[in-house]
Order: sequence, then C-alpha cells, then structure tokens
Amino acid sequence: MATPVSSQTESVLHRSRAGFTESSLTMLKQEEGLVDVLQMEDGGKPRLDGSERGLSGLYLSCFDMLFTEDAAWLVKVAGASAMPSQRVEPVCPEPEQCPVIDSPGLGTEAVSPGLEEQVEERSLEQVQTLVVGEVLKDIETACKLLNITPDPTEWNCSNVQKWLLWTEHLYRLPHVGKAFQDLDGKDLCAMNEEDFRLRSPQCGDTLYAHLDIWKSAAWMKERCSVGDNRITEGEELWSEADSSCSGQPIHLWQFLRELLLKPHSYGRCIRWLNKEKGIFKIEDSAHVARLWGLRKNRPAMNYDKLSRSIRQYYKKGIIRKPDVSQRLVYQFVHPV
DNA sequence: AATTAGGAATCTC
DNA sequence: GAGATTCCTAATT
Repeated sequence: MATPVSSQTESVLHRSRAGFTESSLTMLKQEEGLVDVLQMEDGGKPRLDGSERGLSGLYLSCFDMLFTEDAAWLVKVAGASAMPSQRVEPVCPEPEQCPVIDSPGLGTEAVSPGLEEQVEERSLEQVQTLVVGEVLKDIETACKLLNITPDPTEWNCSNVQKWLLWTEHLYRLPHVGKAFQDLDGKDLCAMNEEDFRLRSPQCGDTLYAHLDIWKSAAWMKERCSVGDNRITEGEELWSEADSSCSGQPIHLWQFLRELLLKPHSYGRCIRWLNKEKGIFKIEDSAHVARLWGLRKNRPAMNYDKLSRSIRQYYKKGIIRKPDVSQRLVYQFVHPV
C-alpha cells in the first residue's frame, strides 16, 4: 500500500485555505488511485458504483461526475491532454503519478496567461470546494451510522474503537483495534504519525492520515460556525430528520432510509427501485446487516436477524413486501 | 444456499 | 411496554 502521507507534524498549524491540511489533501488525491486498485480486487472488475467507499469513494464519485458530465471542462482545468474522459480502468499504476487537482504549476505552462489563468484558478477553487463538501458529507454520514461526533477529540474509548473498525472496514485494512485499546479521542489526536506507526506498522500511517482528515474537518467546522450563523452545507445535512441528534435510539426503518438517502456511498448495498412508491432493494444483505450491527453495537447482527426486525414492521404498517414480491425487495408503506 | 415468514423468549432503553 | 435481538422451524425461491 502506498504511504499516503508523510511528515505531518506541522500539518495542524498549516491548514490550507479550504481548511484541510496539505497532507490530508495529498492523501485524498492519492486515494483516487488507491481506490481504483482496491475496487479492482474482486475479480478484476472495477466497482465504481457505490458502497464501501467512504471518503475516497465519495471523492472518486465526485470525479466520476465531473468526468462524465463535463469531461471537457475538467480536462481543461487539469491542463492534461492525457486525462481520460472515463474512469473505467485505473489510470495510473503509481499514486504519485496520478493527476492531482491543485498542484501548483500543474499544466500551467500549457495554458496561456491572463483570462485563462483566472478561469483555471476559479475552476480549481470550485473543484476544491466540491471535494471538501463531499468529504464533510461523508464524515457526517459516518458519524450518523456510528453514532459518534465528528470531532475526534470528543470521542471516548468506545467511539475510537468504532471509528477504527469503520475505517478498517472501509479501506480493507487489517484489524488493529487492539493496538489502540484504552485510548480516547484526545489521546488519539495527541499522537503523531510515528506513534501510529509504532502501534500499527502495517497501517498506522493510513489511519493517521484518515484521522487527520477528520481533525481537519472538525477544525473547519468549528471555524465556520464561530461568528457565523449561516447554515453550512454540512449542518444542513446534519439537521435532516436524523436519528443521531434526537436522543432517541434509531429505528431500523430510519436507518434504512438514511442509507437510501446516500446512494453515493451505499448504493451498492441498498437502493431505491421506485423511490416514489418507497420500494427499495437490499443488494448486499450481509453488508447492510454489518452496517446496522455497527450502528447498534451489535457485532453479531446478520441479515437473518435484520430481516426479522423488518418483518416486525409488517404488522405495524411501516414496511411491507411490494405487491409483486421479490427477494430482498421491500416497500415503505408511507413513502416520503 | 439464501431468503421469507412468523412464533416465542429475551434484552435494552 | 416498545422495539429490537436472538433463536427457532418450516416453506419458498
């Protein structure tokens, strides 16, 4: 695995304009390549459609969108004629060689100065804003699913373990939770990259980089909210009819709705067949069960039990089987 | 083999 | 007590 980040000791002091440290952004950029590799792992078929993506996945989705919807624009932005218009195959064997979005001087010699430069500058800002927005959204989604706060410094030991499990799960890292036992969020945030490596030689650097992204996001959020009551995009999402801030334990049907709300992240494991009628299909029953188990702190959760809970909704008139019954297809009785 | 259905006991808030 | 979990048997796909 590529070492995503190096020498981040001063990163907190050098937040970029968008609020993310240079190292976090570097990692995000490099993940673009990494994700392609990860998604090739089963049977060599690229999986670009949804779940288990997390930050990198959303980041990639963002690029999918740009490439498919406005390929010409992005090619111009990047100033790279070699840029593919579709991301079907991994574009670069080494992450270091991947096209990056805000490299100073990237492609600048190919573009004439003046107006075009300004346009490019603005486009880069737009891309950066887009990426940052997606990262924030993804962190918030993870928070909802794990029932933890976005700010790592507020985590208790159990929250830290949840985050580790989640990150390991998303990025298919080996399980290293034990190496971080009895650490709360403050302890974790106080650790540097070397500390992470000491505790986990295999993926300490990766975990450190991911935590750095979370720290940066929390830092940004705090900065945005100070003296500014305007609702940010993140907070808007946060205030959706969501379970995690109501204090009430989340219901399974709410959880399923939340997953369905994020096709970007979970479309591969659960998706609408007919949103208007509230008909949805569980595409990966084991994965949805795992997510539910994570959310409820029930490691032994499986689809057998989850589906039993869904069936309890039949009598209550919350969920039913659609008129034409299909395997793994259910219908909300009262679609929104 | 996986999914569906529902009874029943138990757990958790 | 509500809602979810766990375990179960039996039927269906």
